[in-house]
Amino acid sequence: MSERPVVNRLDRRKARTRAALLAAARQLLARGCSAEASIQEITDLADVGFGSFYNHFDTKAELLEAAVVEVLEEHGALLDEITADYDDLAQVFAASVRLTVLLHETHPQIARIITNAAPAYRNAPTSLGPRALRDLAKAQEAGRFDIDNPAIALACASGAILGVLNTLGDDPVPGVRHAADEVAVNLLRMFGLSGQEAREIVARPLPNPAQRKGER
Amino acid sequence: MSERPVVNRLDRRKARTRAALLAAARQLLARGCSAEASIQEITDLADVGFGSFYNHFDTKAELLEAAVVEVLEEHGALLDEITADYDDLAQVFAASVRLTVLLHETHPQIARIITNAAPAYRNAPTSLGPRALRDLAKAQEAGRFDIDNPAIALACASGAILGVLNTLGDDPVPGVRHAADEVAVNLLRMFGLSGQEAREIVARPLPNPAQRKGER
DNA sequence: ATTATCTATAGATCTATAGATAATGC
DNA sequence: ATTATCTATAGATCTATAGATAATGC
Repeated sequence: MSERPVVNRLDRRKARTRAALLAAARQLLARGCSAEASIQEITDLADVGFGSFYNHFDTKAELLEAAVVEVLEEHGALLDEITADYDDLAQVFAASVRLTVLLHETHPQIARIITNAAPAYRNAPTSLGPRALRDLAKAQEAGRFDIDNPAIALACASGAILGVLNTLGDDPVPGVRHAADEVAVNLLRMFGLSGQEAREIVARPLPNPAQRKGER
Repeated sequence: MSERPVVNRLDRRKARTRAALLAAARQLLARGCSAEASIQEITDLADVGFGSFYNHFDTKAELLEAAVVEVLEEHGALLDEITADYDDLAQVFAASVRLTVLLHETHPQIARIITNAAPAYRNAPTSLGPRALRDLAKAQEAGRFDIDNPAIALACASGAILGVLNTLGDDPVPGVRHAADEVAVNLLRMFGLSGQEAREIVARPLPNPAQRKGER
């Protein structure tokens, strides 16, 4: 089989339409009215002909799930990238927690999508969960965290983060930095670290999350 | 104004119809398909004439919210009742956490409603949140818990519980007792107790939650 | 006589598709 | 010639209401 040029102008046009639909889905997911919106409203928002929808997705649910998966994948990749250099597993975890809560300030749309939609798509095939589970299990094996069942630990940690993003609400609020640090300290203590050590780890500087890649 | 007999047979019939609608809404909420169901399907499930719906609720969303509020209120009242006699605030908290996770086993429908619907109705006027906030603030003031911001603490704790109920899934699983205890230990540690003390508190016996009142 | 429930239906969506149009490939 | 997009519409819902029926109050 000869290696054809896989991407031509037609493919790019198709990709643009698909991206426009996904961007519209993100807007609706962030607003929390994704379930009520009709396909007509979605294509209007995407500035795309109504029928084009069916060139890319069979149902509205399929589009919405794809958008959520995309968001979660992006965030997971970002966390992996940022924490790749840390060798303290507790610091990897603390940074991930802080960066995720900080989404409320740095990437409000993503934060709203995560709070509005992530629970409903908890069984969607995204690797954010497996990534976090892997990190927790590693910290457990290394004796860094006092964890009984990693799956329960993951559920507690992810739930706490979601809960805090929920509480922060849809509008900008002051003190998000502090809230993010507080959650991280709480979760480190939950996993057996002393308050003193937890605060020390959380006091370490973070890279600037505004430099997230692939942002438009 | 003379005190008329407020409840006659007509009122009771009306109440039965309303209760049937709310019970149907609970079923749909527990199944997680509440948003997709039509009013026709709801009234069929409730074994009630289609038009009767509008005698009680203006919109589907109104019915669903009423059902969720009812469930959360019931559970909050149960927790208050069971923990009324405890004088250790940490024990009050631990018992509340354990009983809520145990819903998965003792009251599966309520557990499913809480995991499926509670996030979406987080701004609904229910007093479960305020109750928990009150208890956390009390424990903070008494110096029993090491809490910075009670609102953040509540978000972490409630989120962790929801996360674990999510993880347990929709089917019966063994080891729910153990999971409930583990979450409680985790949250007590999160609020500054030592692992040893946390385990001791969680080892204390619970009343039988199967004796929940108002069960049909 | 009053009130709630039930049945039937008009009108308003909303989805999925067919066929026309426009853009690109070769 | 091929492929994707767009427009228009048929058919399938779904909601809200009007009017008939049944139950209860007095």
